[in-house]
Amino acid sequence: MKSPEELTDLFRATGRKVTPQRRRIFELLQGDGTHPSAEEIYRRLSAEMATVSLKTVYQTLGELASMGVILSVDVGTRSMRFDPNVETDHQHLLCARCEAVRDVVLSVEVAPGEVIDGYLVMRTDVVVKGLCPSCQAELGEAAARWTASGSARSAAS
Amino acid sequence: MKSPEELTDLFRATGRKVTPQRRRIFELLQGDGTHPSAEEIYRRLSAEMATVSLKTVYQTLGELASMGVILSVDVGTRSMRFDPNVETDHQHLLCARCEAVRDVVLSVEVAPGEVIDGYLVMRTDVVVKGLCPSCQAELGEAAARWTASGSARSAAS
DNA sequence: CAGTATAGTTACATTGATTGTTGATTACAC
DNA sequence: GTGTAATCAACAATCAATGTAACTATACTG
Ligand SMILES: [Mn+2]
Ligand SMILES: [Mn+2]
Ligand SMILES: [Zn+2]
Ligand SMILES: [Zn+2]
Repeated sequence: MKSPEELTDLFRATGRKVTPQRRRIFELLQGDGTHPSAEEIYRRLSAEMATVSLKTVYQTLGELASMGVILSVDVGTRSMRFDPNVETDHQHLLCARCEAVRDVVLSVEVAPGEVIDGYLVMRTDVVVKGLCPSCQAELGEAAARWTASGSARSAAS
Repeated sequence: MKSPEELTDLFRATGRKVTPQRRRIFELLQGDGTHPSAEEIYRRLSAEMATVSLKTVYQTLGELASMGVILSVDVGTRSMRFDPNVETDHQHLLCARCEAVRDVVLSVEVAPGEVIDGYLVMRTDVVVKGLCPSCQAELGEAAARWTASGSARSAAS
């Protein structure tokens, strides 16, 4: 992701103002690999700025996403997750238990521009659903059972 | 998917009743490769049975899904899509314009049971987003531009 | 065939993430 | 400094999906 300084310039250059809350959001996103939700950003931000509104967070994240500075990622949890990693083409690991999301680089066999089964491909998104290390540890014995039968019923994303 | 007859037996064997609306839902799903939403099933069904309620459709689809007879698939459109194809392990093509969903068989490089990056894998879902043949035809010239810039901004599923 | 448990219907209400609205207040940027 | 944006607060609205409740209808069993 661009640095907070670059973003400041970019925002001003495009007629947007850089407020303290926006600057803090830039900083919070910097190098964050946890794919936070809007609510999570809000939670972290309101720890420091008691008066921020959730609305402002949504607005700023939406703006960043529409500028291509961050990605909004849908991994099938009900809420969108935001991803500052726009440099590296990657896919996602999702923990089925705690909903932690982590980057993973996988070679995808379908590239944009290709035609497959008549479809002109734009992008391919892969979500690998499993149990993160800490959830495996917490479940111990039961982890294997979880992955086998567990809540692995629904398909896709 | 199991045949309507098999489903009838299965329902009765598990203490469920087989009503005309349920039987029709079984039949509508049979061999349907379009991955209809609950609303779509409801639309089709109410064309024949004026009094069906959406509630009943949701209920029956939910029951079928929890019995493993069909899959409920989340491809990132806001609504769940239902899939009678539980026999073949497969992935999905999604049209970014009309939201048509089609099966596609892709070899996935991450198998359940494997551990990748510390995650114990349960399942891998791939959604290939692109333009379906008819949308390409309708867009003509503009199709290529659509896939390039178009609404390809958000990631995953 | 009749009794009973199950399902369907209708009409709401609710959930949860997100977006929209309004109006008043604050403060960034030139 | 001035004007334009952004923020805030307090709501309302969305949309898919689920829940509730009361009543009716009917599928299955014996
Ligand atoms: Mn990522
Ligand atoms: Mn399918
Ligand atoms: Zn976890
Ligand atoms: Zn299409």
